[in-house]
Amino acid sequence: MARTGSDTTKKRILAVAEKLFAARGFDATSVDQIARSASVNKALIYYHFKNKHDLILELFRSILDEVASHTESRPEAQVRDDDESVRQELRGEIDFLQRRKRVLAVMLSEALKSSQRDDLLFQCAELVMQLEHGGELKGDGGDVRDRPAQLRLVHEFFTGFIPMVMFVALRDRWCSYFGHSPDQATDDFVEAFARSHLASQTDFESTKKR
Amino acid sequence: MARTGSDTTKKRILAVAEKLFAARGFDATSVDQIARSASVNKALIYYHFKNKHDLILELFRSILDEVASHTESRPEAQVRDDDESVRQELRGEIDFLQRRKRVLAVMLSEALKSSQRDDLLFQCAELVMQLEHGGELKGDGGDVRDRPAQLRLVHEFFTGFIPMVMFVALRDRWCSYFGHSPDQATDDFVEAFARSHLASQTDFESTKKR
Amino acid sequence: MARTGSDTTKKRILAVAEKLFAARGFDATSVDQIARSASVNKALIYYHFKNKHDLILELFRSILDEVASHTESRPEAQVRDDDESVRQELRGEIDFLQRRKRVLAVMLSEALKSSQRDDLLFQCAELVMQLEHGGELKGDGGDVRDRPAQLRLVHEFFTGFIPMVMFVALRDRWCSYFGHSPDQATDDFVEAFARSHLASQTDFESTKKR
Amino acid sequence: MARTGSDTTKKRILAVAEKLFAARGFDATSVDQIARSASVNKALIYYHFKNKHDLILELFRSILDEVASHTESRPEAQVRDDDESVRQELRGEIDFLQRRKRVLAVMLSEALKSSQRDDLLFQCAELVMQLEHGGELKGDGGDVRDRPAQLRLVHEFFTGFIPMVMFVALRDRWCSYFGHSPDQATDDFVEAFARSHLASQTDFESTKKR
DNA sequence: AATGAATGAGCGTTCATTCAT
DNA sequence: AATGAATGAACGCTCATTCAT
Repeated sequence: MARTGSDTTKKRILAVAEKLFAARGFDATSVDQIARSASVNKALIYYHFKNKHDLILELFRSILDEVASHTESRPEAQVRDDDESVRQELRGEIDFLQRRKRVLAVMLSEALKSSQRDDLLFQCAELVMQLEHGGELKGDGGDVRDRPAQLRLVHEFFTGFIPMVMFVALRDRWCSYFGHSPDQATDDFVEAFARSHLASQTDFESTKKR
Repeated sequence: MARTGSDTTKKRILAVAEKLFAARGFDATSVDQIARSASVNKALIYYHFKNKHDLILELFRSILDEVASHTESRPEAQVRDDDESVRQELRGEIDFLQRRKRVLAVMLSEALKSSQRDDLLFQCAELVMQLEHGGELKGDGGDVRDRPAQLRLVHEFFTGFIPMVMFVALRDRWCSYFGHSPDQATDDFVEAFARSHLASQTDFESTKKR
Repeated sequence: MARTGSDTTKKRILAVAEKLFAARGFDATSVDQIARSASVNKALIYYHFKNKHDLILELFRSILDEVASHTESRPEAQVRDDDESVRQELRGEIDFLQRRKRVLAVMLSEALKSSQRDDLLFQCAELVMQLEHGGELKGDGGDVRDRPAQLRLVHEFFTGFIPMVMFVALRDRWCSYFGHSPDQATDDFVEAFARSHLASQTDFESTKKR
Repeated sequence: MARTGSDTTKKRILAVAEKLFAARGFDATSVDQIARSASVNKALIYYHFKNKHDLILELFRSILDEVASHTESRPEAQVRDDDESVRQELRGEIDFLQRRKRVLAVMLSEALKSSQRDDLLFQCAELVMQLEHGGELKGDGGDVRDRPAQLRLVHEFFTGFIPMVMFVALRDRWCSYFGHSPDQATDDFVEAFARSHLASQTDFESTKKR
């Protein structure tokens, strides 16, 4: 117990921190609260982490890792011609993100702060974009040159990644504000997303072929 | 100098608050700083506003008003068949939002905080969605029944409003992270947005006609 | 309305202040609250009263006046040999004080503050002691010399006035703490007071006669 | 100097707080002042105490403890038939209370505040009543049933404890208001208290015997 | 008699962080 | 690896009071 504590403790702190940040947000969660919730001394947190900010960084990084391994372990590049399978896959991604939705919201919120200079959001985005795009995004071999990589990046991020992640982060509040049901909202989003972003994918490809 | 302005003072406070919130974010801006910057006694701020939160609410509301009047004063429902004019209009909206981009970022950031329960973001969204859509969003005359209003709402918000406002809020940081130029990034976004969201508009309409 | 307001307003302020002081105590009641409750401008309170302290002083004085007129209007020096009538009269006094019990509690509380230098409590006491003693307290004619006036004063105040007023001020809390019923508590107090303080009155008189 | 005392520091804070509360009252003493007087960082006070109120509660409790140990260590139930020894004992108690008179005054003052809901005064009273009464108050052996315990409690508190503690708390001010000498005032009070409250004790007992 | 705006001082409380051990 | 004690700097907010009108 005294032995196992060493490495486990740090993880317990991280776990507790995630729960608290998710519940109250970053600023509203004090190091005291984290220490108390993790039943450790406050100073110990500063032994394991440089400061409060470092704590959330490690947390974000752990999400990055999770996303990364999720991406890699995916059945790559399955044929997905028909609409239904595309939508099915989309739902899968939403479900995956949903599991960490609160921390995602915190990450988005932090990324939008003017003081922020760490671009974890963009790093995260790069990863997730691969998730939606297989490796082909930056593996820009072949005929991608006619539509430069920059455009694809902007396209993937702002009309693909951002809508998805914002939907996951805001869904609950959206539903209670507009009186929609979560399931209906998800259906609607899948539909809307399929028609706009996903449709434009096909668009790109058809463009390429021309 | 600070003495005479009865109604002016409140506006000066709001103006200063906007500047500071935009520069440092909500939490990182103290009421003391606002008071100092506005050359006003701190207590006076609490004379004019219930609390710090109320201050930013009034600020957000002022944005809402601005957006509303912008919407109303627009040349309504111009014919926009050709791609170029559509893109031109889009750029206009981006420019409009750009003027308040920092406060928009604050608003997004605050809206994403888990504790938050004020749905100004959604209110703002409803307005801006009219801006992009004329009155036709809820003016569901005719045969819109086949595509329920909820879907359109979700579509407009998550694949229309959110990408735009996030682009405006994140553009600078995006550019410095990926080494893009602001102008090129804007071009790319306009292109991507036109191909995904705007294209799906047409899609909807063509659906209706069927 | 504009005419009547002048003098009435001050009284309304006093009335509101009494209610608030009674409900929350002196320190816990802000001038703002009083102004708001009285629907007057805060500065107007400072037009009518020198400061917050002056306000409560006037209030205490109004109680003094009330007590004074109550004393004077009493059927003086009735024969009260039998125990029952003595107890009956005592109950009457308790009822009288009960009407203003909360302000009495505030007065006691304020009097006990170390900073306090205004001896309204003692002034009030002098009056009320006459109430319990007819005029004979200081009208020390005859053979009072053997028991000096000072002793009588101390006796009246600390074993007569103080217990009564403290009982009135604390009764409710006493009852909820000890689980007594208010009526039973009053009965008990009357009994205890009759046996101790009132009995010692007789004692004094019998002493005198010896 | 302020660095080393781990458990001492908390006690120093309490000691300083007692002095300041005694001198200026509870509300008029700021946590800043306490910190400064104790040569301690203000935040440290909130490390040791939950809040300002908790501070005074601990202080009151320490008085309770003191009273309790004083009570226990007393030469129990000495025979005290003659008037003189009774008065002597009474003076002893007054002297004991005198040592903490200012905090007693604060306690009374706080107890009288309408917002207050902590019944430390009553707890303190229960203890002190044993002090004046040996164990016999609730030790109700034998034929006490004819005079129910409630009456005795009311009697002890309102005509015994309250007069004593109020006398201790108010004596100085009483003397300067009425121009009495402290010693004479104490003599007078002892006399008055002996004749009223103490005499009624005997009364009770004689009642019992009948 | 009455007001809205303004002030300065101070409040209790909390923060992230560091020290010695 | 882990702790209890301590710090300094702010924080949001409220106070009694005063100004010009």
